[in-house]
Amino acid sequence: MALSEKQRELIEEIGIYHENNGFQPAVARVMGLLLVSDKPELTFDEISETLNISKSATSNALNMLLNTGHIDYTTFSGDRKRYFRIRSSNWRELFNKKMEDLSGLNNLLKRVLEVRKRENPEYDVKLKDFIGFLDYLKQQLPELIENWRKEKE
Amino acid sequence: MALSEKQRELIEEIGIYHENNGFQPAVARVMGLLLVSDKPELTFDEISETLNISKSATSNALNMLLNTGHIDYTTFSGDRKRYFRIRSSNWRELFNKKMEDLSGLNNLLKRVLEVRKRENPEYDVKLKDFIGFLDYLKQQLPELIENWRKEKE
DNA sequence: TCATTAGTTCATAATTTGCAGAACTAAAAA
DNA sequence: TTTTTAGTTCTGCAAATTATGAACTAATGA
Repeated sequence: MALSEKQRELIEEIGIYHENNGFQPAVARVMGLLLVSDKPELTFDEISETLNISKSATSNALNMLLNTGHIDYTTFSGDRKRYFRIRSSNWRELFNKKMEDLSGLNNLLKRVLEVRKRENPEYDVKLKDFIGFLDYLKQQLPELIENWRKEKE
Repeated sequence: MALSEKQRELIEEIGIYHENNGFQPAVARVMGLLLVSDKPELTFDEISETLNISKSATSNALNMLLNTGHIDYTTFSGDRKRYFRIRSSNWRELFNKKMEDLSGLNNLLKRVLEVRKRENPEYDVKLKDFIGFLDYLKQQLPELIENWRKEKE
């Protein structure tokens, strides 16, 4: 698996991005490699060797990514290897997860208003405001996506 | 600092949320406490004692949160203590950071298209689509916020 | 002037994490 | 049947993270 210097750099940057999103380093690099490599599908050994990570780390990373639906694989008859690739539907899901995270935050904030009793309700105003905004965003998002679809054509 | 069982639970949940967003555990609990406590402003010792974290951990957490603009404090004349509180403007900033994160992802994905050369361009279609969507979202967001403001009135 | 308060800093201890390496397994190939 | 392939699982280590406790500081108060 030959990679240009630019490709290697970008794999690291994508790796750091995914690390910041809770992936462990090796897992994050695998995501980067599958995204950046010229070939869209790579074998276990190609991944392990290109990234210089052990077989066990490679195995763990791939199984983790398979379980979380970030990657899948194809096979070819007469070839025992699996060919791993990014799941293309993954993008929409990745975005959805970000939105769900915001939605989870919003639920926590709503509970904050329930459990605390501030004598001065002024402190609640900004928080209620933000909660309202997140609700509005969630409600508007389908329409926004619909508009984008239309505009594309 | 008396806290109900519900308040304690919620502090933990908010703590975990913030841990997942890269905060360290004690820091995340301080955020939770300041958000959930009945009193909007708490002293160093109240925080330390309520959360059962050492003075040094409390000091580190508060300075970290001060430096990153998540909290600030007031003082009262003739009282040496500082009274720490969540910065209310923090909400909008928190949301902005999420959006910037998406924008950073988008920049990485644009670079992916530049550095890899896939013989079969079919693989690029979905990716280009997602990039387009993120661009659209970023562009539409100000308008969305504006509409929300109007609708509130 | 001495004691107290409100924190800070430092050395260190306790986890936690992330990965490597080796031994293993199950299926296919020779 | 033996060997090879394509991984998996287990043990253990190294590094990073996180928190503690004790010693310190700088300002206020008695």
